[in-house]
Amino acid sequence: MNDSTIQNFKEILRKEGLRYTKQRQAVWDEIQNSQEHRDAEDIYMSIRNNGVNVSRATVYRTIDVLVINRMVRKMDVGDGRNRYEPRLDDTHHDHMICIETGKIIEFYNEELEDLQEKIAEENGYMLVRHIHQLFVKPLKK
Amino acid sequence: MNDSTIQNFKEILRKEGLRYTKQRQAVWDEIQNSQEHRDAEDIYMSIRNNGVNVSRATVYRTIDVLVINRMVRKMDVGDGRNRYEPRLDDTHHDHMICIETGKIIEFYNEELEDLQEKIAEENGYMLVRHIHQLFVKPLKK
DNA sequence: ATCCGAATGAGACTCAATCTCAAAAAGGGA
DNA sequence: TCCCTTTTTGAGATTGAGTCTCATTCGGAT
Repeated sequence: MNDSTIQNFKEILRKEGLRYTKQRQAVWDEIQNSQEHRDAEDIYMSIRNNGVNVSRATVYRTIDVLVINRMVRKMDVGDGRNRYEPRLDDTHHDHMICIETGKIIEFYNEELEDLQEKIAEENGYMLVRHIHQLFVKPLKK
Repeated sequence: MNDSTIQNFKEILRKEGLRYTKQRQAVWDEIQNSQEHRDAEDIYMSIRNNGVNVSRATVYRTIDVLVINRMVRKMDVGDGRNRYEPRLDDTHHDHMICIETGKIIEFYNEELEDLQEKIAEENGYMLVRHIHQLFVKPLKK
């Protein structure tokens, strides 16, 4: 909720030809202020609980804008509800999901990234984006 | 639709304490006879067009049994409809999806597989399964 | 301050997937 | 084969995430 991210957000809206509204700001604030991987309903409820009137439609619409502008990462955990997380520093990472606890661990591996580009190229394609989730369980001690 | 896979299928039903029915056989036949990545509705319609009366509920229920028993692989392409493919030979592979044509290309890379296990272990986890999809577009010539 | 096009929100709608439960079928025993 | 119990089936209802509608409200340029 610091000044520079607000300016950045306004900048993006301007670029997209969209108006700055308190609902849009509230959505961005809500996602930005939590480093967790949250679903739309959760974000929607939190905003309302903070006293800002907003509709689900607006939450979804705003998230779309944020995702397109790479301010938010959308991830499919495989349970039917997408999760969202801020990408303030824009460092790419993938996710590891513990099937016993539901915990989500972020990871990044350069070698893995390179390998994926190589595989795409070997098949005559250019890598645009990827979905990569490791479903894991704790190692027995 | 050869004898050995039918026997294998009956075996699995027995193991699960389930009865052998023509509807269940029809679902397995339908998936098995096509190497494509098909959605449930497509499988459902094909079975009906082949003259076997079956309901969507039964198709979904049977697919679940097949997935749990590793006879069918379930994949999330990100468009809201799961796709299914037979895993007759049980060779693992991941998928590359062309964002321009929708074409699905299968790939397998040993190095990639090893790397994933290594990453999980480095974090104190054991890899159970993974989702890995590369969204690509054709290289310009 | 006015004005007009953009944004909002309540609720309808979509669509894949799941659930319900009465009726039909499987399969074991005699 | 027929019976009988239990499982399975299917038509349609339901769920739930996400999208759409459109009358009303609001942003912001002039």
